[in-house]
Amino acid sequence: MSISLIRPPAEAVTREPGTTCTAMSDILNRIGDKWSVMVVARLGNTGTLRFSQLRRAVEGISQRMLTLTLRNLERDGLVSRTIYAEVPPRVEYELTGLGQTLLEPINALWEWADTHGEDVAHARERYDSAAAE
Amino acid sequence: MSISLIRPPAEAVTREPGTTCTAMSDILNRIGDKWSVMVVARLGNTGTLRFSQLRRAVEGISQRMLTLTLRNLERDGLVSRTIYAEVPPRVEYELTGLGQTLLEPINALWEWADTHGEDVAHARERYDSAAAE
DNA sequence: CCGGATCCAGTCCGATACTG
DNA sequence: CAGTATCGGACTGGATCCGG
Repeated sequence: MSISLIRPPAEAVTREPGTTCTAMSDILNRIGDKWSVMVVARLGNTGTLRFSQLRRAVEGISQRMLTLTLRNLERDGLVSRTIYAEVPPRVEYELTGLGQTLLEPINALWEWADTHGEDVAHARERYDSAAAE
Repeated sequence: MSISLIRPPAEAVTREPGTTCTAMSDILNRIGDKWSVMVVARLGNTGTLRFSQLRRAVEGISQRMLTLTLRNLERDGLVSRTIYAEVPPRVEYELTGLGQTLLEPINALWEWADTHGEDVAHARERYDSAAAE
C-alpha cells in the first residue's frame, strides 16, 4: 500500500458517493476527534506508555477524556491495554498493528499542520479584520 | 515537501511536546471535524461546486452545517466563495491553493478508512459482544 | 496509581420558519 | 437559490468525589 503524494486519481476518493462516503463518515466519527488523534500520535512515537504518562504527555487532556478516548480506541482495535496486577496497579497502553497503520495518515496531517498552520492563522486574521470593519 | 511513507523519524512528530502539540490541537479544532473533511474532499475531486450541489454531494449534511462549514473553511483560507449577481442567485465554492495542499493528508486518511474501515467495525463488534456477556 | 460515577455548564446540531 | 434566525434537545467535557 502506498499513498499518492501528488493528487491521487479521482477513484481513490469517489468510488461510490453513497457508500465510501458513509464509511468515511463512520471513521471520522470515531477517530476524527482531537484527542484520539493526539493520543495515537503520541503512542506512535513514544511506544508503550502508562496512563499517567499519557496524561502528562498529551497536555490539556482531562482524566475523563483520556479514559474515554483510550476506551474507544481499544474498542476499535487501535490500542491494546495491559493490566499488571501489582501494587500500585499499573496499566500500559500500546498501539496495535491496526493502530500503527493509522500513523501514516495522522503523521501526514500533523506535517500539514506544521507546514500550513501559520497560513491558516493568517487567513483567519485577515478574514476577521475584514468582517469587523 | 514530502511525506514519509514509512514510519517517519520521531522529530516529525515530537519536536517540542508543548509547542507543536498545541499547534496540532488548533488545527484539529478547525479542520478536524467530519464535515470539513468531507467538504474539502468533495471539492477536491469534483472541482468547483454550487451550494446546492455540495448539499446533495456530501449527503447527510444539513443546510445549517454546510453553511457553517463553508464559512469556517473560507475563514481559514481553504475555500473561496464566488457570488454571481444573477436571478436566481448563484454561489460557487472552490478550493484555494492552501485548500489543495490539504488534500494530501485527507486523501491519506480516506484511503485508510477504505482499507481498514472493516477491521475497525469488526473490532468493535468483538469488543461489544465480549462486554455483553 | 488507575479509573469509575456523578453533577453541571457549555456547546453542537437538526428542524423549522423566514428573507433577498 | 442561498442563505439567516431562533429554539430546544442531545451530547461533550471539566470538576470532584470515591473505589480497587
